[in-house]
Amino acid sequence: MGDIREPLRELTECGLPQALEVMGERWSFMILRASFNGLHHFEEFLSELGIARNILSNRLAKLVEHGILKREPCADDRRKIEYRLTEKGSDLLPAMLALRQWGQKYGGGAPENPVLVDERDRLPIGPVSILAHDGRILTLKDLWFVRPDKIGLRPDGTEAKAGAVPAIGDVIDLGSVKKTG
Amino acid sequence: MGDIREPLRELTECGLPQALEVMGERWSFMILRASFNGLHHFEEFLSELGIARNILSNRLAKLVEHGILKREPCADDRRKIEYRLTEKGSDLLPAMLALRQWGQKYGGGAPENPVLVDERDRLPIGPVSILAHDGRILTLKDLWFVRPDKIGLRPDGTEAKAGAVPAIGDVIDLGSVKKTG
DNA sequence: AACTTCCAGTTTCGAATCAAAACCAGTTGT
DNA sequence: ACAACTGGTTTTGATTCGAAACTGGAAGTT
Repeated sequence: MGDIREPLRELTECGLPQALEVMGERWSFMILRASFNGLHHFEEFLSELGIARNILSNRLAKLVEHGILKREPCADDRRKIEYRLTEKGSDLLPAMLALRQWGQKYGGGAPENPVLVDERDRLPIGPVSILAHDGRILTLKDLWFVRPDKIGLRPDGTEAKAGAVPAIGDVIDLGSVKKTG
Repeated sequence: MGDIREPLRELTECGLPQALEVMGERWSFMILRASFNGLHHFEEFLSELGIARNILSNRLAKLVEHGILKREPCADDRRKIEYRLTEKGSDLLPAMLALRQWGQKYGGGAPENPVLVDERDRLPIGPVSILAHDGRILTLKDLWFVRPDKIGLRPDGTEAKAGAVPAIGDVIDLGSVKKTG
């Protein structure tokens, strides 16, 4: 194993606790998922998730407070309130999918009924992956923690330089993918 | 937005609830993170996380029960017990990193002190990404839910065929990455 | 206008979960 | 033999959760 080792006492200084402050609470991810699925109203969440009313109310308020959902009264029916994902909320998609795929892989495996596909060719998406700066897919043993001043410094002393990161939507020519190792 | 819409009443039939059964509980992700960072013993988790003893005991037991950690008595000191990540546990790395990166991006942003880098060149890793079957990086508007029997069926009627998915560690020649408008 | 239904909550109260501290039981070192 | 260490369990009070009832404004119906 890559033996990731991070100077301790500083475990608080990473994004995880901040992410968990909201998303670590029960139901938050389920509500998020429902949002991604096009649910927008209180009663929809309520009947779809089987959550208690007061808890739903509380969670929605908290998600709004943290800028993950935005809350706005419906124009056509002023009883209704719309909860919609913000950009901040949408940015949780990789985290949600990664969790979901993991649950799918190990969860006894009822095959997912509506399959999540790439719109372009309607083929199932691949696993959520950790990418290197140049787009290589990384695994646990490829990872390392370094002090910020040591970034780019290879163990042999030579210095690495960052290339361009493939942007969203870029097509990667698989003919050029070389096996390494 | 891609208007992801999934036949409802079946929201339970995805991997998310199963994943959340364990990882949705408070502290689970923090313990996992500590595990990735090389902590293996009860007292280490205890002093590092600031969690209560009984809760830690309970969580560790649950993580072991779900096969995320394995628990084995230490050979050299039979008082000590080692908690180590299983493969199932290690497979949560993308989910954890995605959450962490999200927290980093929006969490007010204390810059992460030990930076997570690719071991090969010691350059910071990129964002955890959703990949298509051919390695393209996908975003929310590229995604769609379809019934399993409709996989690969393009809206125009033509049929798509899956290519090889880039394997972990594969080098992607960036010279061949084409911008798609 | 009167009545009913709908929507998005809030309140109330019992049950489950969490946290802090004390206690417990095998090792281990001396 | 004895103190200290490790990994717990128990106890007790605070917080959170859940189910059900209640509230209050907006629409729809007659």
